[in-house]
Amino acid sequence: MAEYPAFAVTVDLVVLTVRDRRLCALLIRRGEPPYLGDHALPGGFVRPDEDLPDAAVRELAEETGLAHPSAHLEQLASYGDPGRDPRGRVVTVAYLALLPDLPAPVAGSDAAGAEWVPVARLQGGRYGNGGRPAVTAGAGGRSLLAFDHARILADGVERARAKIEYTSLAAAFCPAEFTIAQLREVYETIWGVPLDPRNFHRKITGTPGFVEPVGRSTTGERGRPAQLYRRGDASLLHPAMLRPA
Amino acid sequence: MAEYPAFAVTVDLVVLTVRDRRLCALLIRRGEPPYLGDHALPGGFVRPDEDLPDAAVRELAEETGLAHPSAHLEQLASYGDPGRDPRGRVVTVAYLALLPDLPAPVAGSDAAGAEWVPVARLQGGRYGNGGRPAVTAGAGGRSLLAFDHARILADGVERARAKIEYTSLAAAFCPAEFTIAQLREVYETIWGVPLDPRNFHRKITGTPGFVEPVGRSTTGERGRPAQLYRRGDASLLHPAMLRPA
DNA sequence: CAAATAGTGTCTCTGAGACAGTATGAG
DNA sequence: CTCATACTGTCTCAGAGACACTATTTG
Repeated sequence: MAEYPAFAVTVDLVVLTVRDRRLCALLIRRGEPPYLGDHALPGGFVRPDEDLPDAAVRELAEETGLAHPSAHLEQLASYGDPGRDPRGRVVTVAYLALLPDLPAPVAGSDAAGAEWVPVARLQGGRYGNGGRPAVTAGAGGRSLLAFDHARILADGVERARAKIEYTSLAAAFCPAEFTIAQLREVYETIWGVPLDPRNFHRKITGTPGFVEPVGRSTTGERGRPAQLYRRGDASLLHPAMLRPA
Repeated sequence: MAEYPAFAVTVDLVVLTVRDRRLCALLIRRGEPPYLGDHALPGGFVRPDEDLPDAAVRELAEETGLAHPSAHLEQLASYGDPGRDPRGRVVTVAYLALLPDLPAPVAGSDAAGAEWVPVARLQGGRYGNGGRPAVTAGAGGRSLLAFDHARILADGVERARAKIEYTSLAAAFCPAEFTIAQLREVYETIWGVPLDPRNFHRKITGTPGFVEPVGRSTTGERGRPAQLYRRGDASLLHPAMLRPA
């Protein structure tokens, strides 16, 4: 193998949650050059005897304090532009994680301050205007994120938007027990569009296996109490949840 | 960077086409150990100053003799199990290529004989039975493909199956000018199910931008001559083409 | 002519969207 | 009581599937 070029391999994480009706990403502040002080995706080098998914799980645990039981983690894509890291030739394998809004601040982080940042603030102008964000790495205007992380984040957001359409993944943003309205809020936040509460309710409860009723209701809220649900067994939606035109 | 583990990075290609009503993958015979003489996906090491997509395009050109103008190429996923290559720590970035059936045999190949192999022959038993193929790398039964390439191929086939549902990518398997029946054959082959020719025709021609009529017809075939079409501008299908239950 | 394939018309059923109306809590 | 939110019922329209029918070629 010595005759072949040597690369460093990292995993980077696009960790998304919905809090306060905004789609937020978990970002760290870089504690060393390059991009000292800038926001960046959490991530790190893959260890010599570690598989890629293991590295992603490890980094997620290190950054969020725990491997949250209801977290969803999937490979997103890989990025290997020769110029993406000034320190050398680094190929990164990005993973996408979807988490419920954590009640406690992110604990156990070994990075210089991990924080939730609204995605809209990182993607110039209107969020939900259809295409790629106005601000990505590269020519024209400095990115708000280190390396090519703006591009990776945009790809992760786009993946999340697309996947809640035909999977039950939106429930990964909700706590273990949730109401239909909470689930609807996830869709509305990620898609950036309002949905009819009544049709949404019918669609969710009419799709076998999407959610299972827990038998109890909320209390102390305004309006009629809502039934609580758990995530169901189904992972694919047939037919899909349609994003309004 | 010297303090971080060194990896080799390769690109591997899942090159698919439809020929003779079968979904086929382009495979090479390995000319050296390990897995000497076995089938494997075409691919090779990424060069020191080469971006990942460039490496994929280069390998595709080397293996198929030309960067076919109507070829579709997209990143599939990355694989980095520490044990996947006995020679050392190799992370591979897999790409998926969709090509029309090439009239000439694969030319210009620098590998020890590239050939089209029906995917069904590599995936134990019935093709189109819904899940993963019976034969993947790992425990139980030796794979017909080197390394973890059976797994990568299966992922590529699954991606192709899913994407022709909501994109116009099926046309990438057709020559520049084609009939609706040829396009239908692509769907039927990849999904392994028969489709109603009349409803299919209505769906395709009724979707703006999927295909553009070329004005001419086939001749010399049995039955009524068919209109010829070109690929249209649309890449996403709304609503999607539904796979029969 | 028959056989084969291309393409159209039409019916039915499912499901999405709009939205009236009812149920049940807090204040 | 009012207000807010949860939930149900019903109408309409778009589109998928089934399939009768017509069109145009070869043999």
